[in-house]
Amino acid sequence: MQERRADIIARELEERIFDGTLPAGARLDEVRLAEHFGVSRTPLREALQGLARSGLVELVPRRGAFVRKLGPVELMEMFEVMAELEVVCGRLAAKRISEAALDELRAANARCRAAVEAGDPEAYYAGNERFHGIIYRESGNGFLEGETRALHRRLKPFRRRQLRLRGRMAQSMQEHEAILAALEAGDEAMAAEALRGHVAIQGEKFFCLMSSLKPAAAE
Amino acid sequence: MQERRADIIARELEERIFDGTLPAGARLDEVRLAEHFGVSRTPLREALQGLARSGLVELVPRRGAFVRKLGPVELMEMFEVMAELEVVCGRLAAKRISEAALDELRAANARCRAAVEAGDPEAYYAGNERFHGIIYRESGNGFLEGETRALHRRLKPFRRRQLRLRGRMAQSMQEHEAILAALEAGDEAMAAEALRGHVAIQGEKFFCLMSSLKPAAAE
DNA sequence: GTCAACTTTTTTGTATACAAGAACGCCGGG
DNA sequence: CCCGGCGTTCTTGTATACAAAAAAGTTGAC
Repeated sequence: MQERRADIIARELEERIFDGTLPAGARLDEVRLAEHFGVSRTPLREALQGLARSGLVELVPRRGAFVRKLGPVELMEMFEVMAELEVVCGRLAAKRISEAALDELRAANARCRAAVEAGDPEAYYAGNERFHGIIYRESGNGFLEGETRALHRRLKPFRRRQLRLRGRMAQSMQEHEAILAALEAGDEAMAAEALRGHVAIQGEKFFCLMSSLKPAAAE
Repeated sequence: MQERRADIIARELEERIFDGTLPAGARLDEVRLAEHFGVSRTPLREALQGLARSGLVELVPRRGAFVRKLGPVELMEMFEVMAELEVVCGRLAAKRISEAALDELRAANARCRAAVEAGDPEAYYAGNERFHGIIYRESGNGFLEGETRALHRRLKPFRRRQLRLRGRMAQSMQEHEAILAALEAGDEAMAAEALRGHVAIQGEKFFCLMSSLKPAAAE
């Protein structure tokens, strides 16, 4: 076998946590999961250890593993960091981006525009993700790219639903145009500011959404 | 037992990787390590999985675990990200820092100054770490603080030796003064720039050092 | 009827056992 | 003398077994 079962299991669990199949706070029963994956508890526990290290799962001694649930404060903090990472990627990319990558960005933006016109949030989301991914890559810093992608991925379940907010897609689209313009001009400061606004607003929107839905989600 | 053995082992191994007892590229023999820690291979492997997740160890299927060795490119990338994280912490701290924390910073700086005068790099390093740690904390963002601390810790072995470079301590001290002044003034931009220079220079110095010592450390 | 202490049961944490693949050495051929 | 094929040995990956701790259920007293 090329890959460890533990790795496969880890990715599978990660996916299920991200997509909500395993909801926050859910207890991860070792024997049941092991049975589900058709392995013994050993590789499953190894996977759990890994997930715990990367903060997705909480391991309470003698009590078991739980999907880590993020409180509002921690979530807001993560959105803030996300915005800053995007800013850094954008600033570096403004200096380092290639002409070919600019073309890719234009193409991604074109898809986004089509999605806006079609009123298709799913398609917009996909295009948006592509757009940002290109910027991460063009930061020219692989480590930064990896960290940014990781956090992006982690925040995914909390970001997705916002696109349904009225007018958000169109506004986001305009912001993309501004970001693209800044990158084309190689203007670091402008790219930074455009990105900060574009991403920071997600955190804010998220909190509007959350506080309107759950009066007191404090833990 | 309150804590998992795997956790204890993970921390212990982490420590040994950071302080160089386990050099980069070293193979981590499971049975030997298990014997050394007085446990079986099971908890040891769990610890290894965790370390692999956080990027300290590389797990090659069917070949074993190795202390991940960072190439020059990756290292430079990490220094770049470190600088940016410090900048973000500083910028946020400029807005959010408390008077008490400013006092702490002044105290840390006083210790640094004493260390400069005494020509004691170890003491300076300790003071410097304290100084930066306070800024991380005063960013008011616990997640950011954690991530920044983690990277700081990870780069520790590569940062330490530079203080011996002629004049570096004195220069660093001056930079600290500038950073403190910016934070006292609540000047975000100034704090950001002062910190960026202060930290970015470490990456540069590191590369001067490295390229002068090892002509071709490429892998 | 409620609460508390005890017992049973489940579940975690660790050790050990076993199977499969990789490193190593050995032997024969060129 | 060097090199390639083969078997041995060592190491990893996984399963299973067992011990200890927590959870759940039960019984008895008040």
